[in-house]
Amino acid sequence: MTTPESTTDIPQDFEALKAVILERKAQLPKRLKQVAAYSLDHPDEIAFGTAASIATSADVQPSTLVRFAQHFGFEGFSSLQQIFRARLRERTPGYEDRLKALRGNDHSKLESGSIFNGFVAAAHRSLDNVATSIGPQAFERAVDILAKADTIYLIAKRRSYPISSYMAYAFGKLRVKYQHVGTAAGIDDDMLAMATKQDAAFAVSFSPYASESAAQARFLAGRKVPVVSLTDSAFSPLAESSKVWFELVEADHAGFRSLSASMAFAMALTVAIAEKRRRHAEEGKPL
Amino acid sequence: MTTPESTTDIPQDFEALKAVILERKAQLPKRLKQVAAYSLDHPDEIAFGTAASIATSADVQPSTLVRFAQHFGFEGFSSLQQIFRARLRERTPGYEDRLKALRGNDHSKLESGSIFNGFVAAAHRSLDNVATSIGPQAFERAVDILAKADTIYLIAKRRSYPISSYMAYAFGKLRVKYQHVGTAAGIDDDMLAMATKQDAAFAVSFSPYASESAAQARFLAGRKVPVVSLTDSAFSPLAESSKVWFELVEADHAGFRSLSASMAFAMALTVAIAEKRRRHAEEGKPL
DNA sequence: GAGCTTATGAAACATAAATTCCGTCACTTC
DNA sequence: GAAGTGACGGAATTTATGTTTCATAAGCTC
Repeated sequence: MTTPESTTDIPQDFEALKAVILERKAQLPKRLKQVAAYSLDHPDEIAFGTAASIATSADVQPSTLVRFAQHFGFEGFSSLQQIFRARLRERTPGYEDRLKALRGNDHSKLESGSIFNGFVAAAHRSLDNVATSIGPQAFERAVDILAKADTIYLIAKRRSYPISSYMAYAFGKLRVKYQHVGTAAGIDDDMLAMATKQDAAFAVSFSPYASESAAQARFLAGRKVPVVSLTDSAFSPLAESSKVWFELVEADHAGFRSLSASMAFAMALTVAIAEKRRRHAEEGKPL
Repeated sequence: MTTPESTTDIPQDFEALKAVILERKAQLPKRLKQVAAYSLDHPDEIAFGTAASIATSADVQPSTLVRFAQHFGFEGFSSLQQIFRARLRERTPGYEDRLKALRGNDHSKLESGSIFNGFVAAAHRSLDNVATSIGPQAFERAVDILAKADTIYLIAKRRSYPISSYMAYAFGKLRVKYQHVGTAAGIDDDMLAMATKQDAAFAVSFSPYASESAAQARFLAGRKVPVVSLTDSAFSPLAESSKVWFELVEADHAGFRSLSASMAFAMALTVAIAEKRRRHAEEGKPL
């Protein structure tokens, strides 16, 4: 049953192909659907990879790729691959200009567009700053303290809460023991009362500072629990309770401060801690 | 006679290769010079073509291409070709400059520093992509739907949860009525059961998709509650339940995907919604 | 539940491609 | 002007890649 359809409805460019795939994805058999998803999610891989390498990545057999291509009217996998390559070729010339045009035209034309552009720009600015405002030695020390800890207490409220909740998620995945303080108000104090100096805490608070966060950090510091904190001013109430603290000022748009830099920082810290633990575990060294 | 030189002076990226070629161009023998010129003038051809096809285009023998590659320290033509392919993969405006700046800072000296730089770079890349992947009209429609809603239901689990929790915080500040679904498992369904078509929902889910989020979105869609969603693939289970959906692929470092682009998007959406409401309220128009 | 259709996996096959090898040519050097 | 050195072209060789085939498994229909 090879291509009863006329040759005209074989997609000739990436956009057309994408449309056809999305249209038919529901009726596709399991493996072909898998390939369909992979091809749209990793178009670059399809463009550059070999049938074998792509098959491995997408977790199917090479023959499935050929079947997939033929299913959409192509002669074989190679001719389908041309579509993906053409996409990259055509994108190259004047790509930067296109982006400029996009910035100038598309979004700013519409009323909400400038808001969107504004936040993306603010995020960029924040990230440009963060590399200079975070000292590498301090970062190293922070990683050290937290990697040594038995349990890591995460303290954050309100605007900082998304940051600690990401860290909680990531620590969970990485099998790092933690306690997320601040989820349900009542039990926080009991939770903190169990902290010992074998543990450590990471607190985040930006102005206007949540008084509870500062109080909790102070409480832990008083019990000799080392505290690492992320804040936006040297005058932050967190600073005095912290063994290491970072000052990180986010850029803003229309008064709404970005979270990108803090988020990137949090991710880096999280992974660095896990990485350090992993390495020490491998070397059989005591922490 | 194979590469007595240390492996360090083999160019690892396109810019470095270009520099080396230009530097040595004068001393190159005739055919190699010919290849050098061709490779810099038609980098895309090198990336996609086969040695034979490139040889024909450049009017040399295939073996000359191999010699050319080996002349610059590569093992063979194929490994040289990788450089040209990588160039197309990674091409993002301003990216190279940013990365250079990052390499220059003091973080790269310390062990955890490269992790930090990596996440900052990934965040930048994500933000560079987001402007092209989010269509302004779709954004406008999403704002429209959510601005009209009485209550906005925020659906997100696990990795997406920080995003919705930021939105919850911001909506609270902006006096936009919302319900955050997913905090305590038990009451979610009761909460959603109260949604009507006067309301709307915003769902976020990235692969591997949380099945609850998809189910909740489907439930709401079934009850004629308009759903706007943010996800990372056209095959996301969220797409089918959504009136408007956005595909946003975050760059990653060491397998940990950034959240910067999603966060910027969420902020923009949040503020745009509030802004639209404010304006309509001022004008005394009915929504 | 039997029989048919369709989908899937694994390996064999054929082909295309990269690389190596070697003879020839041009240019330099003594 | 002869010998030596390095570049070049083209064919041979080897590698690896796309495609086909076939046996098996999974769905579906009657």
